Amino acid sequence: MTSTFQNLPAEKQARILRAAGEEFALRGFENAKMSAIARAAGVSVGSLYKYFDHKQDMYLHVIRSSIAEMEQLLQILSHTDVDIIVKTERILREIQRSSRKNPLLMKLYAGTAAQNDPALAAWFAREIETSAARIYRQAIREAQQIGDIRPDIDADFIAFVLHSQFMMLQFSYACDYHTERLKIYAGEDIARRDDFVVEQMLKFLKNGLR
Amino acid sequence: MTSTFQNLPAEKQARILRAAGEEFALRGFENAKMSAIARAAGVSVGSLYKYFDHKQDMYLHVIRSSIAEMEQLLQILSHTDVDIIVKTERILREIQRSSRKNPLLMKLYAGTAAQNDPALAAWFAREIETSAARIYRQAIREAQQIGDIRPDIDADFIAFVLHSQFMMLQFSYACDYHTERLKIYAGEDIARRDDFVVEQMLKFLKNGLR
Amino acid sequence: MTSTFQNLPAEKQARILRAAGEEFALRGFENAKMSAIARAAGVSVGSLYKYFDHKQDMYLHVIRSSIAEMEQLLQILSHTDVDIIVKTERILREIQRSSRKNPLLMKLYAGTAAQNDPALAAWFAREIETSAARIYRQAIREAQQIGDIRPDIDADFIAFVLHSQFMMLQFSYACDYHTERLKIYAGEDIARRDDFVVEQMLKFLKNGLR
Amino acid sequence: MTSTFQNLPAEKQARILRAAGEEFALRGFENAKMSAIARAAGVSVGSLYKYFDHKQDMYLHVIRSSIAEMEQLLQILSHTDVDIIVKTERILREIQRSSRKNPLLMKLYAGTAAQNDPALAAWFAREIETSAARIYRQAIREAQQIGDIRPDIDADFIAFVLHSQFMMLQFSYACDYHTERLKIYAGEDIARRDDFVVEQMLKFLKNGLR
DNA sequence: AATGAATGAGCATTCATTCAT
DNA sequence: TATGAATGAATGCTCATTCAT
Repeated sequence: MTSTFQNLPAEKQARILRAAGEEFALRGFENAKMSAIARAAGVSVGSLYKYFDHKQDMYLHVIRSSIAEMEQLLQILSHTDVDIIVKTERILREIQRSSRKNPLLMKLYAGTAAQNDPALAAWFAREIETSAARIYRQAIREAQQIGDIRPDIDADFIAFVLHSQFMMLQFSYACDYHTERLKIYAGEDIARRDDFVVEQMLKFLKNGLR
Repeated sequence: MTSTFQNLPAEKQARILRAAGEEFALRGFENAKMSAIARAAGVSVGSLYKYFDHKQDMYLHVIRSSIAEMEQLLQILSHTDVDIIVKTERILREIQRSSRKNPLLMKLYAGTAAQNDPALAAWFAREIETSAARIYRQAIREAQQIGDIRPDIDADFIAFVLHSQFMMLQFSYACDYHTERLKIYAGEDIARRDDFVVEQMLKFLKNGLR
Repeated sequence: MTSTFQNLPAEKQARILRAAGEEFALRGFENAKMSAIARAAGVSVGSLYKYFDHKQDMYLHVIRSSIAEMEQLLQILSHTDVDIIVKTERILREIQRSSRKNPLLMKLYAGTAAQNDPALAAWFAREIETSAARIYRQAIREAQQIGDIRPDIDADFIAFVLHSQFMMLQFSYACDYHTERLKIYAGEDIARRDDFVVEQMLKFLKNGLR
Repeated sequence: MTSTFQNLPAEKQARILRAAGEEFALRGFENAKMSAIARAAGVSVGSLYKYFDHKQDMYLHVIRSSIAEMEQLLQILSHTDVDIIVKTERILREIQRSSRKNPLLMKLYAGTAAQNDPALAAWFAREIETSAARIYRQAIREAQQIGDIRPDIDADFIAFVLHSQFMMLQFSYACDYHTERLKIYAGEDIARRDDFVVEQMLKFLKNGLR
């Protein structure tokens, strides 16, 4: 990203990143076309290259700018004095709401996680996961301290497990393959049984954690 | 896939599918080059097009031929008279072994699940998940009947949860992004702490299920 | 063409030349596929290359074998003691009949005449036109001698004019572009007004010749 | 054709259409190479695809842009107060002049008329012939009204006959096959006997029409 | 002689990136 | 700074021709 981009009016920056995010989410990195992004953003291709060094650079910044949005979920975990199970339920319900409201974000995340270039993948992972991991860990440790989670499991690892489960659920509500997969496991009408999903998930996680 | 391909000596068929699988796994569908596959398989591009209608047709059959291999894991679940927890442990250890031995398979799976075309993604999901879903469900129902898993959770949904968890673990051992992610959550040396991973995972799942 | 082909049973030779003729007529030389010809003829591609040196060699022989058929029309001109106008009418009616019965022959002819390679085009022209030219000339000379055609026009050139006119009519009944062209000039229903065409053509030619 | 092409300086548009026209005329549609056209026109392949959707689209517009040039001949027919025979002579002489000056145009026309795709051929015919047909018809009707052409022949059909004859003559001066064919009928030196051709043609047509 | 699998040069088309205006 | 036309390398796919069986 260049300083030229940073000097742009915030609205224009947002417009460009949104257009790029949609294109990348919908078509995947390889199939995304710079010209399509330019058109959708209402700027010229030439300008895009004034703002970003190349396609990948743009992708990087789309991801970076999406991270805040992806981390919205974490706010729920940050609240103190709330039972971990209650937090879990809130997260589950928020996943159902937000994955449907903005599936593109999850598609973008899924596409990024499927990235094949090792160095790049590592960069993405650090960029995206570090903060989330810290918050998950923190929340679990606190829950352990007040006895809501049994002390004999490793907070760090269980944070990984918990986040994995949430991630898969998010994908299941937003990404084509995973949506179909969920239907195969839990029935064609699973998308209309949100309470059931929350209830079952909670039952499982509650015991797993306690 | 054409009959010409089916009439090929098994060794040659395998050679071609392996070369294609590697290329697709390593570079992803878009970046995979037919010419590279041909070279790696020791055949001409023209031949590849005698065997498969087009690149995507080839991908389809690489996936199809990989499914059997992916489902190897399921054999563990099929054994009767084995405690579900024991099965789970065996699966965890097998995941660690096989994901490292053949990470390409998991990369292929991850890439396929990140597929962006809705219709194609659905086709893939049905092709890949249907059989696995059935076996997971069956194993859990049996465990419920003999009291190894509590009866008040939905077998179908819990099959989804269990498989999701295993899937994420497989990705964590085989795919760049997920490997990094696991390290962020559980420490740089997590790859050398297989027993720890199994133990923690078991603790969590055991309680979750019982 | 090889001796192998000549030693084939006449039926097989005919079958191959017919299949090739159809393919060449329907798709044109460039778009004709050797494999399609092989399939249609019920032989293998390998065999085709045992019979002919290459695609063009095959085309050459398809044309050569079609010439006899194309020259069927000339028999009408060869009859002695028949008025040139009567001959003309017979030819016109035969054009209408044969162009519809076997439009492929005319398509082949049209495609050949559109040939762009100078040397090849010259070869084709000599091969196809020489005999016809002789017969046209001869018929016109005879008609001039008995006073059916006025003596002050050049027999050779008028033969060219006459044949040109017939050729265009043949194309008009058999080839897509020329069919449409005729309709544009003479109305959509011209194909159902054969007597009109003959009558008008005769009026014009009669005066032109006498 | 795209608006990008239309916005090009006229000189550049002409340069590209000329390069394309030459390539298509000389090699035929199938054998024409986009890269050769680009090179000849002094632009990149990429640009050609910015100007035209695909090869065939380019061909279409080459034809379309050639039509005006092809119709130059028709101006002769449009003059009023000129005897139809005089017009005919002028046309014959103009055919001799222009077919030699720009044989590519006629090659292009011949190649187009040999088109094998029915729908496309019909499109071409309408595009190319409609205007010419109208003018031929009009000229003949006028000549009939003032008694230069006898009234008992159908103006529309005779327009077709007349145009056919002119077309064949044009081909004979410009296209390999037809040039050879003319020589076979009228002698090797026919190309040097322009007056003879005009004279003979006129004799024939004069009587045919009157 | 017959087969049809194998070959690979060849070409249309795309799209990230550049650059003149 | 903004534009969008220009570039050309890159790649999927075809098909005439060859050749081992």
